[in-house]
Amino acid sequence: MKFNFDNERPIYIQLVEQLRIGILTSEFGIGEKIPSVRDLAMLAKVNPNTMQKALAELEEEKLIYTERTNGKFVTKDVKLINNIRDNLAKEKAYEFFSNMKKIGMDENKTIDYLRELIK
Amino acid sequence: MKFNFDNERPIYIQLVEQLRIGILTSEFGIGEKIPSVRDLAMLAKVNPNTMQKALAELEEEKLIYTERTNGKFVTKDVKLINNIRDNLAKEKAYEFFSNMKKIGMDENKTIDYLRELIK
DNA sequence: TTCATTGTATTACTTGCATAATACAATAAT
DNA sequence: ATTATTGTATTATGCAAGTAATACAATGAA
Repeated sequence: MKFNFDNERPIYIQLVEQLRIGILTSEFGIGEKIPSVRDLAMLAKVNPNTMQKALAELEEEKLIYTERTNGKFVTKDVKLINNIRDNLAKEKAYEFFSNMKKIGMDENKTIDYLRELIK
Repeated sequence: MKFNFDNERPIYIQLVEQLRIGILTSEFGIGEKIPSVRDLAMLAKVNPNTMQKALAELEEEKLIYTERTNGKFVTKDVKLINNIRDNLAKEKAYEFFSNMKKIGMDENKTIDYLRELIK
């Protein structure tokens, strides 16, 4: 796992995003144990408290669960993972459409624009 | 001009974005005088300083210019406006592709996905 | 000349974030 | 039993960003 941060937004938010992606892309496999809070903190070069805060959010959305004194694990709920991935995709897509609409492109124009862009 | 804010990001940043859109979509016409700092602040229900900060950013990117003691005006540089609109579109598009790539969709899959989404 | 309106500058307050330093609790491993 | 490792909680501190309150400066209008 490789972490990268910008200075625009809180570190812990970016940690949540990147860890979430790690799960959605199976970098952290289903049901697998993830590294300890302290280890992840070292890896990301952040304070353990900051990492803890990020992991708490992921736990709230059920992507990970805790076995006290044993560690944290990726959920075994494949459906949940797929749902979250799908929702994320939809959210990004609608957000993108909305952005483009604001500068005068409707959905079809936007799609045409993308086609052209990758040529 | 109608302003809307979320609690995620600084107000002044959102002001910049929304004012910029207002110019790109000709809600504020080319060369036109825009309302005074205080009036805009009242309109958006923010502190004049917050509005001032937003306007300063727009001035830095040359979308507006100031006639001291007279007011602020939208640039008369049509090319600049078009450039900024084009860059904004490109930026949003690449950002979107990047987001989708992270969850496993390449450019072509992404475009197919959008086609399906608007059906 | 006086006043109202414009943009601008200064200063201060508040809050959120990140970090730090510890401490506690539970349990698996030795 | 002891130790090491796990997650969790608490408290404090520093810092930067955002916002607010106020005052200043310039100029056109009355």
